[in-house]
Amino acid sequence: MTVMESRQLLIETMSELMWERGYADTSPRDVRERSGVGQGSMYHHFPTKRDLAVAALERNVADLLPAVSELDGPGDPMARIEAYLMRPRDALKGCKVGRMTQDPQVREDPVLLAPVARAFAQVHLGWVKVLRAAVAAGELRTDLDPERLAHTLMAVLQGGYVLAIAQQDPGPFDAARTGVLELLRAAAPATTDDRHKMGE
Amino acid sequence: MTVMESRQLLIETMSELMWERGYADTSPRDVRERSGVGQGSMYHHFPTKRDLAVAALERNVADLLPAVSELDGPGDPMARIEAYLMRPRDALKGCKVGRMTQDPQVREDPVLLAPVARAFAQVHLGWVKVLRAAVAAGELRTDLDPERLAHTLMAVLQGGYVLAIAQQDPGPFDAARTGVLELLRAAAPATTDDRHKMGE
DNA sequence: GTCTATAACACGATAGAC
DNA sequence: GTCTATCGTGTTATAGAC
Repeated sequence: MTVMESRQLLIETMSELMWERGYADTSPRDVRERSGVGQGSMYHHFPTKRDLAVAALERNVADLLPAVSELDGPGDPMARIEAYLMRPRDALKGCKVGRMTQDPQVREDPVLLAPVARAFAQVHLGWVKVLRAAVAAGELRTDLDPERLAHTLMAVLQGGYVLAIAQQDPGPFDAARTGVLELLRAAAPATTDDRHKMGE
Repeated sequence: MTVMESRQLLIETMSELMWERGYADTSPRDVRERSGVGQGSMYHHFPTKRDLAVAALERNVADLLPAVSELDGPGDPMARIEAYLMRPRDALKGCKVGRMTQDPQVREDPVLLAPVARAFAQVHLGWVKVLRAAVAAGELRTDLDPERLAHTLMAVLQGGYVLAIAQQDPGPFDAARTGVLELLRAAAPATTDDRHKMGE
């Protein structure tokens, strides 16, 4: 049963290792040992470590996107925002895509960095849509800029991982995202009772 | 003139390299070549790469703290918040302390991670103080939790670096911090004119 | 404290048989 | 496609003279 061919097995293994240890610190040897695929096979499918990394990275990016599309789904915008923000995440493992930005060998290689940039652009777009919807639904003040806020919310998650890893405790990650959610709620427009006197 | 002894020169060089390239990806050879210090001297002062890294890390942490003490300084709390948040930073270089959390060899070594954890705890404390002061000064709603918000604000900066590096553009970093500042301002308590009818 | 020489091992890949 | 063997280089030191 070669349902799981070497090629796919290599990509999956490299994806895991890149999440756990990054690119630079993952050796072809590590991939061979965890996957059980031999040297010859490995270099047959992927001539260089970098080629394998590109495939693995593409896969990690793809893993992220289904959740993002939920941001732009049906239902109350503020509820979607909360659902995405509070979605269960392993704070101590970090983001499999965001992690790549800290690896000098990725950061300095446009080919490796490109999928990361594209992924983040897509996530940003998802955030912008739901934040615009929230403004339109009267759940967020109209003087808040959705484009900017989208970056803020992405940064809270990405930075939350950094705090959690530093303390080896998921607490700061949860505090950071809960905090920004409170802030969003506190930044709701004045209620109808308040607005009537403004003529709105 | 041995004003700058080998030992100090090594620490300074290692500090720079750890900011630029992290720990794992910086070799003793790199340090020797940039500093001009010879092999013998290097291993005389620091028996292992890890020993040098500890000294360099301690130094990088120390570099960060003066700015933090400004958070807890004199003046209007909201002004201090803005000043710290908006302080000039090289978004594409990232945080010399936060960066370490993404290096597997640091993350898995309690001795190397400890200075990072301590630094973040101190920064958090600085944020908590100024946020409490802002609440006390009536600049922030009393139902916002300063402990949580402190994590949120730290995360915005740490995550902002990730976004900026991903896009190779400081824009997202600035958007993220400007966005959270807008959010803080939008989360000010109702004005006196609004409050009178609520009986507060 | 600093020098040069050397060592043991891992990394990233290549060669050529099957 | 997969196997084993090999290669050149870099890493992280250690040894021992000065």
